[in-house]
Amino acid sequence: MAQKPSIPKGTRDFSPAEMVRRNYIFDTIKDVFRLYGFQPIETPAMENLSTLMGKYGEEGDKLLFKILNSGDFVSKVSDDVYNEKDSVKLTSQISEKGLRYDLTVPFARFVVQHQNEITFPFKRYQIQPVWRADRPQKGRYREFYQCDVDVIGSTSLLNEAELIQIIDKVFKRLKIETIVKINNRKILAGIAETIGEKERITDITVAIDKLEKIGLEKVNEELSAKGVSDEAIQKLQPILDLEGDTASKLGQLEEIISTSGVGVQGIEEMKTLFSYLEKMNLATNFELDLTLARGLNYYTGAIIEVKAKDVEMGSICGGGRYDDLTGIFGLKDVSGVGVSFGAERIYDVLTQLDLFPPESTETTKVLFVNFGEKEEAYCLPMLSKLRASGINAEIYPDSAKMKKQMNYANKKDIPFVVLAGESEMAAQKFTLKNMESGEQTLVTSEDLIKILS
RNA sequence: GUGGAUGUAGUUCAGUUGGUUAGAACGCUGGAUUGUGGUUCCAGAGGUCGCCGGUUCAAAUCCGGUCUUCCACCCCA
Repeated sequence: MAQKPSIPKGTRDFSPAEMVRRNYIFDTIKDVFRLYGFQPIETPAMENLSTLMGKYGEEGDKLLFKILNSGDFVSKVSDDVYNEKDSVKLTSQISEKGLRYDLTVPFARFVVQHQNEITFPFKRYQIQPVWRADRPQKGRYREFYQCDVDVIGSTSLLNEAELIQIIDKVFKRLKIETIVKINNRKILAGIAETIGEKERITDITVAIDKLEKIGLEKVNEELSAKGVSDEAIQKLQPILDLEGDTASKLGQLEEIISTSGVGVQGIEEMKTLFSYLEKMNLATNFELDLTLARGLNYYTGAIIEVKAKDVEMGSICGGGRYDDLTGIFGLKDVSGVGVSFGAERIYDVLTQLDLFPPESTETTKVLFVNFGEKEEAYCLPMLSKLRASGINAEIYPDSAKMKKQMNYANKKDIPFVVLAGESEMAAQKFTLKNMESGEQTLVTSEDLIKILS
């Protein structure tokens, strides 16, 4: 072999065994989405760069994969831009398309573009790959799938509650025990306002988000480094120390941030949401987590994050409400809320906990051994009958040595093999071999269908 | 984007202070066994030692660069 072929950094091939498992996850998620009245859409892998740029912050723009214009794009670049060697300026002249970075922004574009054909509230799901030019790491790839569900055009908190029901049902079906953490951006805004650092809400939430990971001391250090006043940090401490159940936390918090209009509104929203959830009889645990911030800055209301119990892993699902996502595309006052399931991480959790159903590796149920032309002709009608009965069946395409054909069945974990040679043909029967026990029986075509059904 | 580790057969890995023809296990192919696999035995194929350059009589081994994969940070699913 000369030079081995390879694939780009951070991308992966999926083997048949992996695909069976991935499809198990996608199918489970899709089934639940449909159960709650969500409908699928797809959008192109590439979007106009103008749709994508500026939606994910400065960092996000850098992580966008850009697509080179077709044709002789260099000749169209003006001389001064070319000589300046400024990547940003040059990019805008040689690239006008990019690969999608997430599914939410393309969805917002979709809603605005098709607003007259859509009936609101619009409940859609979308399962497609997204691309980020990030440096790959454990559980982080440059190409990965997102499974988004959003409902847009309704401000009711029932939508939030229903999304949490969906989360509950998906993970119940996948047999993953989870804990759902819930917070509200308005509460975070209220906290920032109360401690007198309204403008620094992003820095404050990002720092608070790390509380569990790096500890209180480091969080305070980081806040200080970001320019938050010592006085404000002092005022923040009692909030970070809040203890007790959700109701008592909300009660205490209500008093602390009572002077903040949006803060109080956030508390009210949480109270309503939790009262819904308590009536829904969920299997998963759910709790208010004031340290939950989530990076994306378009969230304006509830924020949701799901963690798997018993596994050290980042969140496997997350989302929230965004009041004005379509505004940037010219459609005002359309509120949406959605969550995204991280398929790759769910895959890792299922692998670690050994929760994939065992039969999912079984694809073919029966293999017909090929003895030659006459035998082939004898087997083909039977093969069709089995397939017509919904039994996964195949015939070995060449009349190769027995050993080779049996080995093929073995490697593919095919549980049954049919042997039909001269004596079977004479008797108008088939020899069915159980590959696990080695047991062989001579059966009629009717019996064959019955046994394999 | 910053810092650290890594790269030898299809796979997982050995390879001495630089020294003839770079090894093992598993896997693969063939045979023992022309209609019976998973076990066993025998034989065989398979490597520009990630790539480029440098030091040296001599480089898988030392040096520089580059790429890959992995880990941490930033950020995120």
